[in-house]
Amino acid sequence: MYVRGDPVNKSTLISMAVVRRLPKYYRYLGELLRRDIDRISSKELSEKIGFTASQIRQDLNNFGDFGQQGYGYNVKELHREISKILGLNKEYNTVIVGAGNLGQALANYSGFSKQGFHLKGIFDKNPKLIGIRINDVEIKDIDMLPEFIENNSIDIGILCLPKDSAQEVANVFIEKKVPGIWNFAPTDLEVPEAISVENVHLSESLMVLSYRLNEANLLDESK
Amino acid sequence: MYVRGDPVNKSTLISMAVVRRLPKYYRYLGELLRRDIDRISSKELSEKIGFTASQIRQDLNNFGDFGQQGYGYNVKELHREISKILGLNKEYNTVIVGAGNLGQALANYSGFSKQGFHLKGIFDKNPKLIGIRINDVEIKDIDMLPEFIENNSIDIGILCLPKDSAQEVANVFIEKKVPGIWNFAPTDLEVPEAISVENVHLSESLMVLSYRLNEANLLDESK
DNA sequence: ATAACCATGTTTATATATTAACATGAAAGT
DNA sequence: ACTTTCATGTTAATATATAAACATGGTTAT
Repeated sequence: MYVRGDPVNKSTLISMAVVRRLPKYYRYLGELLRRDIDRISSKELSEKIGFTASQIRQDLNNFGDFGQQGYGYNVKELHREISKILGLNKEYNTVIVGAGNLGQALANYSGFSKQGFHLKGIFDKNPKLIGIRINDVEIKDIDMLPEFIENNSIDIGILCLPKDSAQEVANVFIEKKVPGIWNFAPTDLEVPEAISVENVHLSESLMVLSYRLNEANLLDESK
Repeated sequence: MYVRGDPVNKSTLISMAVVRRLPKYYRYLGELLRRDIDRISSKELSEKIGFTASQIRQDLNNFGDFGQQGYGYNVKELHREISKILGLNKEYNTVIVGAGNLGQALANYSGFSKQGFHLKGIFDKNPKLIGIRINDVEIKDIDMLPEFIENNSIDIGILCLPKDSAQEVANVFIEKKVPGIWNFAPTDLEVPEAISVENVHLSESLMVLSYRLNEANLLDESK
């Protein structure tokens, strides 16, 4: 389990560019594993995954010497190593706050549980939702959240609320020392250093798509 | 409307690093607008948004000279300009394919429609779902998709399916020349140059969070 | 057993992105 | 009216990220 306050060795801190590629390695290696392929070179992986072989070797080498000269990487071993690096060998207790459409959709998704992310509670302030069971978890009144966190050692708080109430609930997470926040609210949360926030800003993602649909015209006009 | 085939002037192509910051500018400017603030300098905006003032000026200057020396930027004007850059002054017709939890959640979200993204159709292959109405749109059989796209000039296809069928449906989008794909399926789609894919890989996002929860320990061990 | 090849980890070079510096000229103050 | 301040757009410097090059040593084939 993650212990806050541990000093992070800044000199060896891995850049986010690298970290965001790790899940993709993990996914491709998982596919190779299912296809019973037991070895792969950075060159072969490069052709499948679309990164350069050089980048793959550099990325992996941040975490250890997983390969072997003249052979490449053992798929099973590398898959397991990356899984460990990503912390997927551990279990996490989560709560969802905000039981609207998105909150319910995430609650219903069984894939997270398979990866070790266990939904312990769902909270909302809407009386009409309270009491409803989603995926075997009952929606509780948001007033119960602080106590619930204390009693269930929650590792990740998932925010699926409108932006106005998001910081308020984030403050509860901070207060109760929940180390990770998965934020779907369209706002930038203010949290202390020790707490990690991962944002999923759907509108922003859609805007980027919309930008690209118009990019050609945009650049045309500017000339 | 976006016209495919237009040549993109590669020399002025804006980097994705810049593009991904634009929605955030748009959001903060929107907030200033609601608070009736009519001017802002790059320095002030820098303090709110967390980018350096220099970066803000460089980013904006990619698209035009929106500011004025000694004054700063007119909030209303800049907001409108960025909205145009992002293509938010236009309307888009969308379809959702995959009416599971996530597909339904996106269909129910009214915010997209307010921004000009109009849901025209929802498709699924599950007979139990076909016929159900979500947010005034009836779920149709996926077999109807190609014809529907032709008759409704669809700009954006939203994929909310398991990874196995995602490429198959993407091929329909490609065939029918849908210019944009918003992909929630946990796979990398293969599409021609002319088509833009914006991925939302929720599991990968969660893995990045999980990585960071363990980062301190990880770096500890490696020493 | 030996030679040819392969593919790693690592170093060096290049490209990209970010930050700092600065000249220009408008805004605000006296 | 004149001076000072401000804040832009832009250029220069720095930092980061990506790609190429290469020495080492294991693997495979003969």
